[in-house]
Amino acid sequence: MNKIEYNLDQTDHAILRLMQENARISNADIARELGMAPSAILERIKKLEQREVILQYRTKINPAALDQTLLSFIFIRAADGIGCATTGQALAAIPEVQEVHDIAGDDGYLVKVRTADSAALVELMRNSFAKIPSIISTRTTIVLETVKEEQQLVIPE
Amino acid sequence: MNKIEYNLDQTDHAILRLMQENARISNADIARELGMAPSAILERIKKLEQREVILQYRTKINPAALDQTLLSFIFIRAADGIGCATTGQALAAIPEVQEVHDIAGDDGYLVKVRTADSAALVELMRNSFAKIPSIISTRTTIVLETVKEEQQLVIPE
DNA sequence: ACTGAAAGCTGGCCTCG
DNA sequence: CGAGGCCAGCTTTCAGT
Repeated sequence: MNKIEYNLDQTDHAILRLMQENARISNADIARELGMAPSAILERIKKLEQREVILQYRTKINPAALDQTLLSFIFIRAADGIGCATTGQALAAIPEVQEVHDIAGDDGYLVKVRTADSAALVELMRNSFAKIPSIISTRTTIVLETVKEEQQLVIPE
Repeated sequence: MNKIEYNLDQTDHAILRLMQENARISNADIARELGMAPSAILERIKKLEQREVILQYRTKINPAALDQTLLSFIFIRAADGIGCATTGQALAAIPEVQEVHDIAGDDGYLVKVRTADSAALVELMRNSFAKIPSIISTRTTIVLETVKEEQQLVIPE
């Protein structure tokens, strides 16, 4: 497992800054902003996608519009061996599970789940979580209000 | 604070499903997929944006490409009065802080932070967190590996 | 690695069913 | 609410530097 060199220059950073904010910006608009030809921008974007600097383009939908207003974080203790990540993969396969993080200490996972309400959360835990045999215990934390929720990275320059 | 009715139909759901997966899909492609005219799709998308069903279009960038490989969750106990959310807002203003959730119990916040390494995390806590006087205590959990990290919602039909 | 030109296609608007 | 037509402007390719 080598460390990959990405070697992004200021132009790449500027493109990423614009696209991170608005994934549907046109190449022509980026080109105007940076004083370059649209074809040059297109070429760079394609390379950024190829080198997996850009991972995907996502539309953020209002959870309330789809009746998924309850957000919860669940700590999960699991009986995985070291380096064996089957529990994590089983959790990741559940669509209501948005995030699965392997965390330090307690041989555990931190999981982020979105459901309609607490009844749906209980049902999800009974139906999906209970079927993962390696889970030892869970501790659920309910979110009352989300103040900020972004995946925006800090881009230099 | 009224509950808003969104009243999305199957066509809206189909559009959201396609756009959630790929924010840069063209209206023409959506139209072909659904067997409709592009102008009809355009109209629906505009209404979805207007009604804030669609919140934003985001490009997901590889954190490793920008040297931000350390992900941490921090529990923060704060001395806010009930309903008074100044601590949350101060936390949200920090760019490295990706998420701030007001959580039930312990009058606390759960915060998600991305930094280059543990040294940068320590520095961030010394420089930024320490300047928020209402913070009583913090407990930091380091992420060893992220198995899944999406904001994709489950869309019916 | 960027520019500029050329071809085809798309976005956005309008009118009509 | 959606189809179809229209044109400016966009995407994409390619030769040239």
